[in-house]
Amino acid sequence: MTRSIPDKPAIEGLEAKWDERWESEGTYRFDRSKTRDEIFAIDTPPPTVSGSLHMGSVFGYVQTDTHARYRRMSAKEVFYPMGWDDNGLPTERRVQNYYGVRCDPSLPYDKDFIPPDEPHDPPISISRRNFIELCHVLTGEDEKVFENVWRTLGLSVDWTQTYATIDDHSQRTSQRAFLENLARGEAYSSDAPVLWDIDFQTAVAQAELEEREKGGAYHRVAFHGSDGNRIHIETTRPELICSCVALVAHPDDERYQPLFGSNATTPVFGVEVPIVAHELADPDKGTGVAMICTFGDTTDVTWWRELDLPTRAVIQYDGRFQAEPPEWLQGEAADHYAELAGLFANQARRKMAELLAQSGDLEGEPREIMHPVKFYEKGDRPLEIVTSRQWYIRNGARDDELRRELLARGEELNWVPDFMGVRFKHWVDGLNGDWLISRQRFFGVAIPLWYRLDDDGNPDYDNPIIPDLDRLPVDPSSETPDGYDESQRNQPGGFMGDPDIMDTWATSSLTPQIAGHWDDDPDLWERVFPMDIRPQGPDIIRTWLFATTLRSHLEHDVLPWHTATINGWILDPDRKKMSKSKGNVVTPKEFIDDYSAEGVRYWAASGRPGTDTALDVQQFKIGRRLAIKILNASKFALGFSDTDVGVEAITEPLDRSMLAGLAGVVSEATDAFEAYEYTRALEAAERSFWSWTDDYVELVKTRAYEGGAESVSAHAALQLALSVYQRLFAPFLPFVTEEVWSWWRDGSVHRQEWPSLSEFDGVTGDAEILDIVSRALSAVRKAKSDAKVSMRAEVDLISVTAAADEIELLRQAEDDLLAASRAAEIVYSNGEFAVEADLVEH
RNA sequence: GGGCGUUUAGCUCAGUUGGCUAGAGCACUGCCCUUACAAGGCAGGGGUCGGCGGUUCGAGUCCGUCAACGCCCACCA
Repeated sequence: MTRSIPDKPAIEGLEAKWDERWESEGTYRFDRSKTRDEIFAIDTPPPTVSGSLHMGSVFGYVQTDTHARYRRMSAKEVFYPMGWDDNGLPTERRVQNYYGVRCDPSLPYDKDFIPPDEPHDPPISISRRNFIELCHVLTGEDEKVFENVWRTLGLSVDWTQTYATIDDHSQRTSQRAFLENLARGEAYSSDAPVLWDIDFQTAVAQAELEEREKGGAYHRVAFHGSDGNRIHIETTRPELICSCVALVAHPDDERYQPLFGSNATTPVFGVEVPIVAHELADPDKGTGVAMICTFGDTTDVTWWRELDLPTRAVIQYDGRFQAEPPEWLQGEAADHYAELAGLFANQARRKMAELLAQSGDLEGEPREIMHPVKFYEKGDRPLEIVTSRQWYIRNGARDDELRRELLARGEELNWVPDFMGVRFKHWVDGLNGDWLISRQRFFGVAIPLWYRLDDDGNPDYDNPIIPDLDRLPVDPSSETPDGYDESQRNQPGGFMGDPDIMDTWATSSLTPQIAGHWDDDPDLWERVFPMDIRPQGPDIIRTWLFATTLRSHLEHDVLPWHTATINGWILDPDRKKMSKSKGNVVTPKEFIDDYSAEGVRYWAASGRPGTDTALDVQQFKIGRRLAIKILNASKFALGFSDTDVGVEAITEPLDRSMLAGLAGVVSEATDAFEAYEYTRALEAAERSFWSWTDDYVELVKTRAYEGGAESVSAHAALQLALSVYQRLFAPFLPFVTEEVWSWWRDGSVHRQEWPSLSEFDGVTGDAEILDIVSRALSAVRKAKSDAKVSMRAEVDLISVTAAADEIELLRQAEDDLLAASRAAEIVYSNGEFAVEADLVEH
């Protein structure tokens, strides 16, 4: 083809130019006529679209993109979809703040509702349907912004394969998978104590917990034994004394053995509670006796369940102590309780300390401590434990065989890097309850069930009404089950819809099924599942990776992917993990604007899997400089002849030597990519490329200008090398490589074949020639540098001392060395390698 | 309290199965407008490989131990 090379190549504008071209030409469009063994399927993480992308996401996605591009060039059809995780609490919270609204499910739908331009203060109450509509509006806008960033960054995603975790297809997939779990007995509902966020007023799962160090205080409190003795406990939660159902000590604790079987009365309230024994009581903690409350912590739940204790709960879903005194508190006890009624736990704690002091049951002053307290990871106040009906999926926590199967899946999975596998093992080993998937929220996938109401209006939870699969997705709170009339909703003898939604992980754990269309396109499904890789961050091994493995194991009895690649953290320059709460997050957009997409990609690609990487703008600059170098070197190498020269013209020893070295680089880069070590592939290409431009290109420059067969050999060698370098860099620097490829080749570089050794057949020589000539050239340069003269300064004589075989190598490229050195003559002598240059005097 | 990872030049990082004077880029110093590239090129200085102790002819590389940093897990009395 005719070459068209700009006079002043620049990287500015390349992102927009090529993104548009790739889109219009369908460069990354998935060809579904390929079969499973020809396809490389990637289970991309759907980023949460509530707020802005940060560099941590860019880091991981670029690394994945280098894989995708390498595989696409290695004769694989790449299935590379992109999802948006838009359902769930982050979106709800963003909508509340963005518009100044709150959801009140009791309100009717207002079809004329128009959201305020500015956040409304105080928040406007709107119906659930209006609220959900706003969620859709806002996530739609966020998704456009996100797609734009990904495109600017050059992700080779097939943008026709996008999904959102709240769209109908995802909802249908999620509901169907849930119903399959239900049919097999893997999903069940239970009315039991759960960890509860009092602000969001929803249950949360074990995987969403985090512990934070909080200040607290040990209160030394006296209970009263049956013979009048005082039994001391230490507690950080004295406000729960009104919920106390027992005292507990270790069965081997001789101090308390005489008390087992007897009763004590609680201070202030005078409620009689048994003194019981259990191994979980730690003789070394506090006084060795603990009070069991319903419920202060998860240990309480264990004791309550295993010791078959009564329930005396006073904390409501909103976190406040219930208004009316509970039935087990009468008379004076009820009066004391009235002082706690309506308070939050922390307020009640102070009040209770006063009451204990008044009754003489508080020994000494509370002793302040720091201790870990469980929080919902997105929450602001400590979790409480309340009893409520929730849906669960079995995860092996209470089923040893399932746990063993899941551990075996973890062993079976190819972890990159391999040490990440232990995190999965630890998580599965440590599971202490089934997976709680129901949430008392609004914007999410509904639990697709109704319940029959008996004549008293009580729901029959054990025999839910299940929709036909072809009705999915279904919203039981607005749709009517078959055989019923809407007027029977919430009426005795009628039905009620399950009011809850599923947690976002219950849907995103199905990304392979969603992206691969398990539900509605079995032909596609067979071509892409199980997928090849799952790239993701280390923080969501316990959530996304585990849950996806679980769902796939239960539904398909197979691992969802062959390999999981786990990226590292982004650290700020002080080696602190970057996070929003620390306020050190910078958005990717400004980095791309300042340093180009290639610069940002270069930095991301230089972070190895599982290795924490500092955010360093110097790396962006280096990547940008490399991209510019590729432009200029390509311009030079293509400037000699307007047509391709066949490789049979490559006859000069130096040219063949260069190609021998380059063949080695191709091997190294290919091996590295096959082992998911994209960074090593980049480094190999980069190291080779810079020495190519600095040494080889300088050495052949004169010959290339001169004409003749030797000149044509250089042209052909430059072209072959350039073609190889452009493809080696294509996975990392997609815009600039596409640009330079377009100067002299048809089609996209990203659809070319990855360089192979067969391209070097018959054109390689002795790689050591270029090495030794480069060393000699470098020595001449040093002589000029020491003399503080221009590299163009002329040399009378180069005197080389070297071993006989080295001299033999040098002679084969003697003319090139003389030309690049601007030297008139060269003489050799045997000995230790040394080069002297006699400069022409001026 | 367990576990995983990291610790190599001022900075960011490579160092494959232990083997010649430990590497790269940036930063720093000096020189050079050289017709691909001055948002460049050439050359140079700079490190007791976290500490201690082992194995070995030989250790950045293996073993033990300690420390710092990061992360994950753990029943908040």
